[in-house]
Amino acid sequence: MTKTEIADVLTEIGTLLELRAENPFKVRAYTAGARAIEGLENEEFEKLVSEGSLRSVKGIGEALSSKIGELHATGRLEFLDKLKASIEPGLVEMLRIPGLGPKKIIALRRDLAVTSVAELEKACKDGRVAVLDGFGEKTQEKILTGIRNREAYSRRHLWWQAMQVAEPIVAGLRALPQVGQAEIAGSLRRGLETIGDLDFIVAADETAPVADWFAGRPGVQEVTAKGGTKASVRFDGGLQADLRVVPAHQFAFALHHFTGSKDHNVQMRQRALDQGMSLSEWGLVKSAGEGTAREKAERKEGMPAADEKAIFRLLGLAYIPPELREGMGEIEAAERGEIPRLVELADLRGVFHNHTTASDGSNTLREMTAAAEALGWEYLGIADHSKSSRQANGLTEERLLGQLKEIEALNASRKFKTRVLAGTECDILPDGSLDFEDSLLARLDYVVVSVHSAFSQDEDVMTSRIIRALEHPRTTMLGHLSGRLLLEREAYRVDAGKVIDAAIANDVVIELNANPLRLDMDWRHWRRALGRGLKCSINPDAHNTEDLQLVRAGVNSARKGWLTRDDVVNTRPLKAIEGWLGKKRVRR
DNA sequence: GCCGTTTTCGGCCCGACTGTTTTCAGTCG
Repeated sequence: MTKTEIADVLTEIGTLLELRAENPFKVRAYTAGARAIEGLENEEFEKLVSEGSLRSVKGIGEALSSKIGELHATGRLEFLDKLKASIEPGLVEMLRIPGLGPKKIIALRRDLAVTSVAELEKACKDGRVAVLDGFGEKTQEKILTGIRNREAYSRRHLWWQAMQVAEPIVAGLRALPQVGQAEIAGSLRRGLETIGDLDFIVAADETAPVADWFAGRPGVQEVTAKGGTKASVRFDGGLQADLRVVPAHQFAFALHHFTGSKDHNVQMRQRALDQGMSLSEWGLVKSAGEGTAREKAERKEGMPAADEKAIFRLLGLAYIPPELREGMGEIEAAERGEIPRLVELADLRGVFHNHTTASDGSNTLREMTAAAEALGWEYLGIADHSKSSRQANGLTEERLLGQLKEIEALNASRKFKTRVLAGTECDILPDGSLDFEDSLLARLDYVVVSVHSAFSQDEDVMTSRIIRALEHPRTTMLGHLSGRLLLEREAYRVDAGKVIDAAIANDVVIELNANPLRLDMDWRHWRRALGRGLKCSINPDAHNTEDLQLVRAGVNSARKGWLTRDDVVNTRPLKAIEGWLGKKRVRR
């Protein structure tokens, strides 16, 4: 079994133990163990397993180490099989219903012999749930609603779409007279590719008017909580949003806390403890003295922090941008003053990989160029599909040559300040060869190679297929490495590590496809490839003029991958790009 | 189940909110 599969098993064990009312700390040990090995590099993990030294990993002890060993060697675990057999799968499913946790599920099982969601629904309709100890009419009603909307409630949402909902809300909050500051927090602020819900943190002296405004937003289907400091709503479509109101002096602490991630916060709190302090959403206080950290913060005995920068400074750390707060080494880097200056949207000077009406785009070459000029870009790369992508109206050799002439004429006309670069998104055929002849590819400024067919090949076949394409002398960059469509389609099976090695060896750029559905190659791989010379191109894969703006999502993911301006080729000015592409062609 | 420069046993984050409760348990983040 692979590292990821084993981590999933450990998480599953944690869930099952919860449903057996086991010691909650034991449960946590399994989920913590899962996270601990997820954080390891594949190679590192394999090495530790083969050496039998997994216990050197913090959070992995005797029991987990032996279970991981068994899973790794045999792909099975007797302990898990027995555990699974002792718990009805329906109980696990019930955990996804809001308001139901392990305790309530155990009570339903014990008192009503309910073992599936269908049985639970019937019990609710019969009124048998409401009369149980600790349950009531409202709980029964909430369970029924939860069952009905189970799918919508548990669905994740694309970062881009969530941002469309969140931005007008945060702007509206800032405009309220009671509100001092307002920010988006949570995974949305960290720029995760998909998010579960929205979080807003507001500094205000009064909660009620802010909460009322929040609950009255268009599209709010239900107000699930409304108290003295917070409110929660659910929008049509199932997206949930939480609002937290704090006094101004706590704003930075609350914002940091609710931005997370959980792993980052755990490490930050530990660091505070090591320095004789206690960090929480309320503030940063000296550990000694009377009362809890919160009480001390309320008495304003804490250290003041006007913004997040100040919090990091008080702990001896450089500022860590939200995108890096994943508990993946950012605190150590901040301690050494090695947080890089991450790439920014304004750094982009142009983009590669865009489509026009020649293949499956909906705007013409001129329209696309005008849009790129309006964005202030120095160059726009056109990379329409190649002939094998029939579904996308891929260009034949003749049509590609025609487009090349059109591009040359457009550039010669000097109608636009933006220079158009002539490329292709050339299919990587199932055997790893390219869809066009070398002589044709040689006439283009650059070549993007992508997989658009035979997705179901074995991992080995797919990996060597892509590597063969990277070894082609005309290849400039690799498009959407994994082929995933977030929340829609799984990636095809490919060994990203080997592909990255081949890209570095062959001096080929890997694309960060900025389409919010793709964000491919994944930021986690960028992070791991860091410092090995791999270059990135943030490409909108635009199919119309508006799509050019998707680069914002790409920059976001690039930042999560710790990429700097130097790591991203399309931050270079046109002259440098022309030099780079020209040199590539001559050398080959 | 994990951990330890006071500890090999006794901790492990904890507060808001809801709904069911006459003082609190469960869920959630």
